[in-house]
Amino acid sequence: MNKVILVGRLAQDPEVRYTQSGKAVASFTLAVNRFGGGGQGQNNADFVPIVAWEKLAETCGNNLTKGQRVLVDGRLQIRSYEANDGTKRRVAEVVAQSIEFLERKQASASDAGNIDINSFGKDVFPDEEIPF
Amino acid sequence: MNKVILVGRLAQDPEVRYTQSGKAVASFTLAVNRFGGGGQGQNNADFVPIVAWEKLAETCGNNLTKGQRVLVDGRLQIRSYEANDGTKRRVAEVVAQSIEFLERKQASASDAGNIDINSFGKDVFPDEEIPF
Amino acid sequence: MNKVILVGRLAQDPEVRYTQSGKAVASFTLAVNRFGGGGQGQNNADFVPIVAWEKLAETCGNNLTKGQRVLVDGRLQIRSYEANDGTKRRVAEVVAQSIEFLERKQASASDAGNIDINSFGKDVFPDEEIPF
Amino acid sequence: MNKVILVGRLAQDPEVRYTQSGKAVASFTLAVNRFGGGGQGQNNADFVPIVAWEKLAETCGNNLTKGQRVLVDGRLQIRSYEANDGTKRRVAEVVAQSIEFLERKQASASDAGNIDINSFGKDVFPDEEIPF
DNA sequence: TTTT
DNA sequence: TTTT
Repeated sequence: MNKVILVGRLAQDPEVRYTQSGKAVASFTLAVNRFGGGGQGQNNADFVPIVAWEKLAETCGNNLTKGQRVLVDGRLQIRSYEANDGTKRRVAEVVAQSIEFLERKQASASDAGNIDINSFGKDVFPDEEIPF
Repeated sequence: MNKVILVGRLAQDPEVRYTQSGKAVASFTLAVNRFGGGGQGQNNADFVPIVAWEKLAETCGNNLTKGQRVLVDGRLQIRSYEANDGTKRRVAEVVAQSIEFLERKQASASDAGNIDINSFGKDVFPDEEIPF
Repeated sequence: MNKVILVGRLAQDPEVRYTQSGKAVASFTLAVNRFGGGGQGQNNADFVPIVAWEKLAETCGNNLTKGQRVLVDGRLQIRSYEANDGTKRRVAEVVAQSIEFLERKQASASDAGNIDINSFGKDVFPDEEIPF
Repeated sequence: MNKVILVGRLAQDPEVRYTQSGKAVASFTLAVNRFGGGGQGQNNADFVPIVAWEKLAETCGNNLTKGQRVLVDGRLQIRSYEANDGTKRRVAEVVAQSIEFLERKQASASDAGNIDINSFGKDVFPDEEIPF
């Protein structure tokens, strides 16, 4: 059991890249507000790195933009990598299994909030090289 | 919504420290097996940093040891800190809200696997300085 | 571990009642769409009974209306009761621990989708008689 | 989003049946302890109906027995049916998507608690007639 | 580096 | 009994 469920807003537009074998990978940072913590000061959100693969990656690239609110269902992955200075570092990211769009950016006034699109990703397992 | 649910084994005994204001903080790494990913090679688990506060921290210190299997229910937190070389780094950790002990270490043969203790922690919010 | 997380729309306005000891209880049905199942025919949603207690109940009564989309975080409870014909029946319901409002009904055009209110309930445990 | 995560013990051996089209369906009741509620009296667990389909159903039939502890990850489904007296009733059940075996029944003393098998089911969608 |  |  390794399950993560987050509701937040995209802190930036998703970036979509491709592995050497041609798989799509989308990545973006999700701003997840903390309630009760930090007041409305500056540091009141967790900025969580999200990764999506293949069909889900493409859906992200085509449908998500900065500021949009989504629900991400995935698993927490800790990846190791070697930094430029030769030291070993670890980075945590959430590998999305499905993403529910809780609103659409630029929707016409008449249908605002009426959308309920779900996107499901195949569960791609870790240590696939992410091309960035 | 910021929810994380993990089942894994303690990769080490918990360390319990105290903040300047006297709050207990327990920390340990949880080894969460990946199924289907990485084969049975070396890299088949995510090593996730876990933090627990106050009463829950003390329960961890008193009842958990390396190798024990637990279920952690908490939230994902991204903390920033300044590294020794002056660069800013980010670390992810799961702040436990409750921990369910799925087995007891050193249980007598007769009751192995029959325990079901739950520990609930108050939800302590972030950016409290962790003393380590 | 008994955790339920649902995103759906209120199928009706919440009803708020009070126990003999004066505790508020809100109840409503949540329509949770099924994706991939049942097509867009009639039977494409699960209608899940939700119960909230005390302060959370009052927040529901004051802020939620039919059609509104919410995220409910709670636990699944099975209650037994005696039907009119004397037979024993079981009813399942989700006891809400927190509810996140994913949209506001009747919001002005300018701020639609910008709300992010969380409501947390004390975890009231079962077999409290629900007054209905 | 329709997610349920439960840890409990099988209240009975699973029953495996087959639909007319030949799909396997396993069903059993899971006893999920309530902590803090009901004291250690009689009514201190929720008895939750669980359903699993196809390959996962067979794994349940072959590997699970009464009393065994498992973690069930699934979704909550409300089904309508007509009772013998002609009235319409609703029943809630959790459709398992994966089941983690937290212990093995009859394990030898030496490996008790060391098992960590995961079983994943295809997500079969509702209103398939369950043959019972 | 960051969302609202 | 039901939401969009």
